[in-house]
Amino acid sequence: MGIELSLNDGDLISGTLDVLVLKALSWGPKHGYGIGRWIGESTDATVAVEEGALYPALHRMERRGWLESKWGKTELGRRAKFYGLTPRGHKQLIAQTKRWHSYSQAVSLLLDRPSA
Amino acid sequence: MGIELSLNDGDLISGTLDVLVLKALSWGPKHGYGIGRWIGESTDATVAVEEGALYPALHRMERRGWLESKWGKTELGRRAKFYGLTPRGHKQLIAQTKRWHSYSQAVSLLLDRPSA
DNA sequence: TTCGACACCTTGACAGCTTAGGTATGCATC
DNA sequence: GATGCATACCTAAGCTGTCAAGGTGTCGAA
Repeated sequence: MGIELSLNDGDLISGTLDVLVLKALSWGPKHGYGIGRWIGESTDATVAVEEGALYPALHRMERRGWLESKWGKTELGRRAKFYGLTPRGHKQLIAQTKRWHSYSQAVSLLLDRPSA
Repeated sequence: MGIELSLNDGDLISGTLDVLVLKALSWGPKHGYGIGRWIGESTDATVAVEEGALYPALHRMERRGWLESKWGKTELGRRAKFYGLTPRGHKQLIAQTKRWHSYSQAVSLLLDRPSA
């Protein structure tokens, strides 16, 4: 009765969250909760971001100087922390996007080969 | 003088190794060392598999019943452990390939949106 | 007043990768 | 015959990132 341990639908592929967050902010600041929603909606829930992954990621990226934050108010009048891209964050977005494309293309090509 | 911590070129994206190994074996058994070589060559070194990641992955996958192994000899006459896909491994290959495609497509679409 | 959505957060456990070692064999070269 | 390199296997420590599961507080609607 082995437990089937593998990647569940919706689960993140580790390491892809950062670039998604950076992209989310490339149109201007967003608050954390909204970033999570945005990623889920923009991928039709193919990518689901747990809050336990999201908030540490935001703090991490701020610590690295990719993001900066300030408290503000949402459209609904609620208190929220807004994150924006720093210049270094923008550079990261470029670099990680490039990296993602070459990596994912390489993997996809490989997986698309007819096997047998 | 901050250390630039991010994904280096060649580094694996965590969680993508399994499906690559499964694919490598979809044409028939290979030995561990050869699997690593094959992935590197097939992706023009875009994906580099460290041995410290590869061997634990093989053991893990065998433990899960996706692979089975037996000792044999390479073309060069060397002793090596050959891994082959089990039926469950084949099912995993199908499932994880599908998962990869939907995930990577979703991420790529998102990243391809013009930002600003 | 109770519930759900919004919005933030942390902690513990765990998986998987990197780095850095290690063993052993066979072949070629000095 | 020693030395080095490629082949071929392996492990351990340390780190990072994710998940699961909890928590706080506010607001509006029922």
